[in-house]
Amino acid sequence: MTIQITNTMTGRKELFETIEPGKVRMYVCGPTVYAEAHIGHAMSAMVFDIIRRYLEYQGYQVIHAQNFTDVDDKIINRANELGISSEQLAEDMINEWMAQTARLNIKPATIYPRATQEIDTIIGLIEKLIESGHAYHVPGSDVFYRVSRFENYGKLSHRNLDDMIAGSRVDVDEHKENPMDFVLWKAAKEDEPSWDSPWGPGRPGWHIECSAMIQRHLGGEIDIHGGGSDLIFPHHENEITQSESINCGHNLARYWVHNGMLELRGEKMSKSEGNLVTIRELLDMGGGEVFRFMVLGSHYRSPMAFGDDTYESAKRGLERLIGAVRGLDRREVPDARPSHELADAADEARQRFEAAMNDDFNTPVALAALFDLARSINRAQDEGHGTPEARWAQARLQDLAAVLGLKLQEPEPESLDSAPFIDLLVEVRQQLREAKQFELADQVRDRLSALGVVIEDSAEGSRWRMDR
RNA sequence: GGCGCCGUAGCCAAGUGGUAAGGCAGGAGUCUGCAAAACUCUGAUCGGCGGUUCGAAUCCGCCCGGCGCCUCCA
Repeated sequence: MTIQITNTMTGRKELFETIEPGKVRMYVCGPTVYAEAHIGHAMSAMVFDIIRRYLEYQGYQVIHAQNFTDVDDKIINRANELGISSEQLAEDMINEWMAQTARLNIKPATIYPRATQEIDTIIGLIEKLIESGHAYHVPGSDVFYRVSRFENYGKLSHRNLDDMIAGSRVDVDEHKENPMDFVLWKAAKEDEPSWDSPWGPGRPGWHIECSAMIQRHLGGEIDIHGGGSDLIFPHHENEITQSESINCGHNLARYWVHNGMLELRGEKMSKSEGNLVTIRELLDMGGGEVFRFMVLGSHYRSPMAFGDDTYESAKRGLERLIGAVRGLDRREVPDARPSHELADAADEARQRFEAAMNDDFNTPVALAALFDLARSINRAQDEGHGTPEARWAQARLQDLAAVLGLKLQEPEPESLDSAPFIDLLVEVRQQLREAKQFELADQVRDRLSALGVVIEDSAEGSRWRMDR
């Protein structure tokens, strides 16, 4: 069990070794809750859900923290627009996020810290930073981090201060000693939510909350710190700077893991640009698992394109996997491994699956192993091989898919109100077929098909399913 | 201007030195009353030009094209 992970810090794949044996402490940056989340957020959460599931599959105990940034300018502005408090807006958005991620089969994080619940820790951190000369308070203004005091500033994003200053900059706060200095504590304006602090009423800057949450909930150094690649700079860079300034030589995190951006029409999906598909829209079209399949289909570090064509293609691919385990009843699965070539195929698939996942979570290759196993199962069934072997292999396929968070289940027909009526129509059609009334039988099938009900005839009779 | 990523069959997408996984679509066939599903067969020399090497999609250089970050951002 040797897992390799690409570490943004070094830019290369590294052997994964946890600080504490068998235990992984993972912190993943969650959304700023000011508006409905889009599928780019879903993708990021899903990527780390998959990583977590695989680590757990490999026997690690994973402590997974995912934060909510629940106070910032955008939340305040949006709440004002809506005429509700920023607390209320954040609460609503968080509830929605929890419900939606659940429907996306994303395992709940172990802890969900929020910026507003870390104020004491945050203030404590800032005090330390000021004491040690890493930060300064400008009276009547904000508290800033003094970037020049951290000699390795830019080590994560691989850039240096001089290059960045050379870049075009706008709106530099004139209170700053250095344009790259960033806010730790933001003084409150009128009517803004605020907390008392040694520097007057205000609220935390964006980056400090993560440093505080990690320190308080996970300890000084964590194993994995994750998030979207757009967070590398400045957010994660600044987190490192703050935390390591007072971390007594410890690194903030061992492995920095970043997922690629989701693209729509060739451009990064983002709230501010307005080119987005919301998670709600995705779920409304029944695309939760299809989307997960799409995420699995490209490497987590690469950008992923979302579009009608890629969606349809993924949907068909997913249906193929679902088809391979169709009709599986776990109660019919033999306990013992059958001695049959299908069992060999299942073993081989598992080995390839693990090798792929060990290699920086190469999900496209892991999926390929599942597809090959699906083919073996289908072939064996076509050749009429005994069900015990097939059941056993199907169960193995379903188990591996589950490691990726794929359920591979069709919607329960019984849960449909219309199920009894569809059953009746299928039964009648069967009688028509037996009476060689094919024209009528086909008509029934066509009409049902138009309603999204797919009928498949076989030697054992007809079965139907909803076309998702 | 700086940093980084990417360009592989019609589409999506793995693959970092030894002659290209997988999926979708397409074509032919098997099965079927027909259809669907499934199965079998079927396709690329890897953006371009040079270089290193016995050998490169994989390493180096240049060029072309696309994207991300450098401001809030998963």
